[in-house]
Amino acid sequence: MFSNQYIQERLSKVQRLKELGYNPYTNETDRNTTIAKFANVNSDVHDLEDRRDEKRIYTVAGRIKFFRLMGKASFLKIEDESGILQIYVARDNLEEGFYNTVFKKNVEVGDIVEVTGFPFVTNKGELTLNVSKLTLLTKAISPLPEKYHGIQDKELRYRQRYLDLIMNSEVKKTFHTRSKIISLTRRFFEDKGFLEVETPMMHPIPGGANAKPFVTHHNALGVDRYLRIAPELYLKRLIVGGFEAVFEINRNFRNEGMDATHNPEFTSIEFYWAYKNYQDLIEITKEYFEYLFDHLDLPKLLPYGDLEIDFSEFKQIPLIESLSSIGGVPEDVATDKDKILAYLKERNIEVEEGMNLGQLQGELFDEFVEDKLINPTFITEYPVEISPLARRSDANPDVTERFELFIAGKEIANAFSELNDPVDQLERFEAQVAAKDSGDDEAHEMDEDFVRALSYGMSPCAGQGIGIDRLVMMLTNQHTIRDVLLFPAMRPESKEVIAKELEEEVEKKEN
RNA sequence: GUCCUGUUAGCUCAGGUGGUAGAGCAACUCCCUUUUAAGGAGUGGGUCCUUGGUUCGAGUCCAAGACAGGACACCA
Repeated sequence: MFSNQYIQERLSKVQRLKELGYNPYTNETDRNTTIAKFANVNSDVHDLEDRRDEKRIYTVAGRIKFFRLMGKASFLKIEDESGILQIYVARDNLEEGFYNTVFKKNVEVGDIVEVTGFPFVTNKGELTLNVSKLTLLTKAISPLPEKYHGIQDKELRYRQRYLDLIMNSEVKKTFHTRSKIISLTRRFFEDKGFLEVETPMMHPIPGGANAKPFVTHHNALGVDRYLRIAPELYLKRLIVGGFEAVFEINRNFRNEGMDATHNPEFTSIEFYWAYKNYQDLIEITKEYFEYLFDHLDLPKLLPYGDLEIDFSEFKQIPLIESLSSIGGVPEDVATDKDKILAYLKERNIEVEEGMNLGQLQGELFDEFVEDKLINPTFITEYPVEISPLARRSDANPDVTERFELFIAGKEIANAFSELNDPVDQLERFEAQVAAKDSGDDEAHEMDEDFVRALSYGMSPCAGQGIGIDRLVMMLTNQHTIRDVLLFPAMRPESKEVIAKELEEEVEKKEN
């Protein structure tokens, strides 16, 4: 795999270094500060009389990003996670012969080096480390992409994220923010008294959402298992068991299409809260956003592409009302099945035969309302037909105590007061099973153990799921989920396919 | 799944109407001790995504396929 001419060149340098007695992959490092700290501590060197202080000696390390060789001296830029620093390497400051035979000939852009020296400021005014000792820590045998344009090819950036991270520092920033958001989320819920739990990712029955699961196989048990599509049913079992506030931050897997907002595996937080209802969830969600904005130091008017999202106010509108007030669907249409069908038909929107009123209202919402919800908006009171796990409203049994939060036209959270009537739950599962039998392959499956759990009594509670990836997209102004996932799902590279085919052929022959 | 666009050197990109494959950076050989995408002289480097087809001749035209990006559909 290293047949490329550039790699061959670099491999011969590795060989040469070994012959000269230098280990090109040494483990012995003496770094005693980071680049950011070096810059910070020595910012006063600008003001010193001769703009240097030979008594301050530091050892920093990093990857060479720029290499400007000018005969007997060179300027390089090295980068560590904290920042980038210029170093000045002059022949006469180093051990005799090192500059010409080792450094100049064998060290290049991409290599990771450690340097020791003192700070000074160049004629052009840049704080620089004057090197008295340079050690090659790691020889890179693949060359880095071009220094000015960097790496542009999206495919390369996703497949070889390490290269993207080396070349594009703003990418690192996005993932720092992502990490912070997850950590803040964890802290927020812990501070509220929630217990973090981990429930199975391999489910005997996929449940808790309408989605197609991935299937895998357990050899010892001889049974298929499903990668979870949601942790919901397990978390509610824990509420039955007596935990009163639990949350889980982790991956879900859905065997569906991929696009700018869907990756086959994605991260969510789900939390369940006993003796609370969906109104309490609305309040805690607002508080959660406050907390995030505060700790991430974000302005309440947040740019998102061409949009500007105003996070200072979260609106709250019942779904039916949103159809007319936001979607422009006449009120008498929105509550009448036949009129909705006619309304959709007039606009050339096809829907499946036999949809019930609630499902049609859902269609209207998706079609006419969803993209218009730019500023954070809670849509409440979902029809019971499209909310198989939510509790009915006591005031109006046609709708559920549920909301979804929309920002920038995208669903960010889904929450409801949980259904805890075991008989109602059983009947809803049965309806889902019937739907599945008549061809809806995303309808829920019967989960008898879950119904059994409810039969022991689950305290009234409310639960919510928040899509962390989409949330990170909003808060970091990214427009595809791939840009907030370190390693987004990609089709196999053609090489992989060929290798696999070969492997299979060999297997056939062996058998 | 559908439609549109793209795939040329390690990277970023050029290559009217078909006629021996180009630049910058990077690499290699030199010059150069305060540079800023350092500069100067020279050299090497290609499965033009793949497979077919049309043609005397294909990076270029046609077809199929692969991968990617975007839009739509599906989906929470």
